[in-house]
Amino acid sequence: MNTPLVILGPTASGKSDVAMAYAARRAGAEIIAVDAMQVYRRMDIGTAKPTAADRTAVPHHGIDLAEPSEDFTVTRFERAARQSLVEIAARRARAVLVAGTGLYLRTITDPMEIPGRWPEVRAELELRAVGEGSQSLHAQLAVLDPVAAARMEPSNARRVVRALEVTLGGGRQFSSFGPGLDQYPSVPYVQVGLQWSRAALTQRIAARVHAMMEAGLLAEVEALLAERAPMSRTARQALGYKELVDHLQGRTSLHQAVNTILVRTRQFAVRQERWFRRDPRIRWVTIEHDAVAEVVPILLRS
RNA sequence: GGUCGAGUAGCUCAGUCGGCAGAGCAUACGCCUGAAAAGCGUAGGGUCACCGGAUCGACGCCGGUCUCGACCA
Repeated sequence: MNTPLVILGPTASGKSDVAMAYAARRAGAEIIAVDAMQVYRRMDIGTAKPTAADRTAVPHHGIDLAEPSEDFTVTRFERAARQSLVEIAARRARAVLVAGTGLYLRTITDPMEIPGRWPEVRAELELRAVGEGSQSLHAQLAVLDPVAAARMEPSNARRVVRALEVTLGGGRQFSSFGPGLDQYPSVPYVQVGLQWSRAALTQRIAARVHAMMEAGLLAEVEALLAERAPMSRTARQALGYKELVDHLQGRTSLHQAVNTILVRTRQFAVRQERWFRRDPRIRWVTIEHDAVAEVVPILLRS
């Protein structure tokens, strides 16, 4: 049976290794990376992108979809991934989603209707957010769409602006686009989560960051800075990149930059765990010391 | 050895005239619908280096001890 398989977990949990090992034992498996940063070309080391050898051995999707100068979006990812799923199904192969970005995964597993964009409306709202504060915008949202307003903190300018953008721009309440993310209907995906102890994960992150530095992450960032087109707002927020950009532009020492990468990557990993762990559909595997050995047998039985 | 400065949350540091011990970061927990490796919220955390004294009351004042730093010998 070809029910898509989802392997998920925090950064440095060994998802990709598990996926590759599984694909080696199961003919016709194709990998879809569900990762908001591996979509950028030439951002390879810092995003822990699968190697050329891995990509030759097993077909990969969801990677190198955009230039680092482009602003990428969830919707763009969703379209590309759905297309890949259709193609993989047509080949009667099995899709293996390797997921680190929770929101991106939900748009695939749980068909969601993502509202459109109204850039002019948004630009105006962002100005107002700076001028009068997000509380004032939240008050307006509370009148136009009380349900949406109740779902978010008045202090969260990002979400308040977006909800108003949709409601004002599209003439339809933001909250009408779905019940929110805390609904977990049964879906045709087998989802397996990789779980390490905090201490073990912290160690793995440190080892990985240092390995990236040795593999030439600094040079990769330097090359990106030297490109004609500057990195987009979304690409620039990639962990490991923004900190090294700060260093290369003289704002921090290298040591300081690497320390910041370690702290932020740890925080990111925890945020990923927190996102995934509330989804009751995920089967968690607690890993003692070898992700491949401990998880692949379970996948082969699924 | 002498002089001066410092010692307050895991870290960096505020703390006015003596009146319930503070911030940022970190940590834990929660939220998340076209930026999501982004953004937002809540919470825990203290023998104010140590010992003694004066005071109704000390992180603060007085005496001593210890540790660190700078300078002088």
